[in-house]
Amino acid sequence: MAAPSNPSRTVFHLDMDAFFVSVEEIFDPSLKGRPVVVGGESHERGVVSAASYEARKFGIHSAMPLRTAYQRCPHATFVPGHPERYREYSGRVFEVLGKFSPKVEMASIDEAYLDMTGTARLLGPPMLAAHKLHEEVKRATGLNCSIGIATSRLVAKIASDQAKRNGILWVQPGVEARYLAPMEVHRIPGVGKVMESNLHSMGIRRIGDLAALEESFLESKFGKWGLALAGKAEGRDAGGWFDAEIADRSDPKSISHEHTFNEDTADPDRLEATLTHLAEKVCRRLREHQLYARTVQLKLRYTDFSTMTRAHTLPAPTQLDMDIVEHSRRLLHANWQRGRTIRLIGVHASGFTAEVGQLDLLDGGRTERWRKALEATDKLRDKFGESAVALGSGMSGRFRERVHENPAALPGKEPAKPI
DNA sequence: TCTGGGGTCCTAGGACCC
DNA sequence: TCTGGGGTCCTAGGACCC
Repeated sequence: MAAPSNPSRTVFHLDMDAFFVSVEEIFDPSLKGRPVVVGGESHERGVVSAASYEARKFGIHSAMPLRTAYQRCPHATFVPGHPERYREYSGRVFEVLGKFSPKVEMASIDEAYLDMTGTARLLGPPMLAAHKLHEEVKRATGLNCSIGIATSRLVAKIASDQAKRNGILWVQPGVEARYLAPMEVHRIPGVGKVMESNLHSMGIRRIGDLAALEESFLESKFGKWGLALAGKAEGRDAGGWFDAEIADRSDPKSISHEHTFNEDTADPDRLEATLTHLAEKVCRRLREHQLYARTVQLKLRYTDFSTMTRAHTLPAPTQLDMDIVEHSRRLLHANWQRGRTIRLIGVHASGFTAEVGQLDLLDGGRTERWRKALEATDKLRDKFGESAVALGSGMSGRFRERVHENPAALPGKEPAKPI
């Protein structure tokens, strides 16, 4: 059963307008009013992370290959992403939101949910509170946003999208289903290309068509998802994450890093060096979160884009570079078809616990000593940059030379990629 | 259109145990 | 000796989101 809708709940969904582009404009005002593409150089492998509204007029949109974007608008300005800048501005937005509600959840770097239930006495009715919030975000960051107001996350999110750009839209309690009915099914978050074409093939095109169907019918067709879908069609938060209270976010469930080479490679040294670097980044983030992982997963994408993953679960959880590096390498050697060229390699850690494994308590402090050493390394890297410290744990001689001559050979030293 | 990187959630099958 | 069923863990892959 989908959660019943709660007419007394007030949810805001705040979505920054063209976030990455707008932040770039703060740092370089000459970008304003021009077609701007964030994501990398026009000839690079990669996709568009964000496009300015002027660029969108040429048919450029996010997730489009950069080379295609270039073909559509050769005079656009292509800028690499600056994740640190986006994180900083995202943090500023978060601070503002905290003044409006104790229950704030950043759903991604540029959007947030606020539970505004019960704030009327302090901030006034929803529309007024939203105006204050909108102004305060603009004042504190210089950035525009759009706000959707509704009784559920789902409807608030759809409303903020419709409020674009720089607008506010309130869907009043009781009219949710009528508001959604004429919209196409793909507007429901979670309905992508595959689900959409499934629904189309059944003659379901609009959310209203969906709402008219029996829950049990949708369940029989799509299982758990179908059940959730039935609730969503009526504007209720149903299924998985949507059901959770706002600001009830837990620790990450997985941490991964991957890298696509500018040119495909079958060079074992290159692959190993990159893999090592990625594994070290994963471990570093494990330590930041104070998490220990049990499962290590390798990801390879070959030139023909076929992709495989291979996982291994350790007897005890770890956050040590040496462990993750060693096991990801083993996976590489056991599964890579030597000679076959690779375009992407990645490392993924999951199966987290917050404590050291039992086995580690028996190793006479080895783990603890390593943990401290690695934490110190993390701090040095924070201060002096990624290449300041090399533990030498992984790189084979030949590649190491190249790294020192040409830092760009390491993924971390390439132009910063947006999130 | 020659297709990034970082996540979440779901499914399905096999191993293994009782 | 032709063979049940449930629970849990692990693995691989895929849809989807920003």
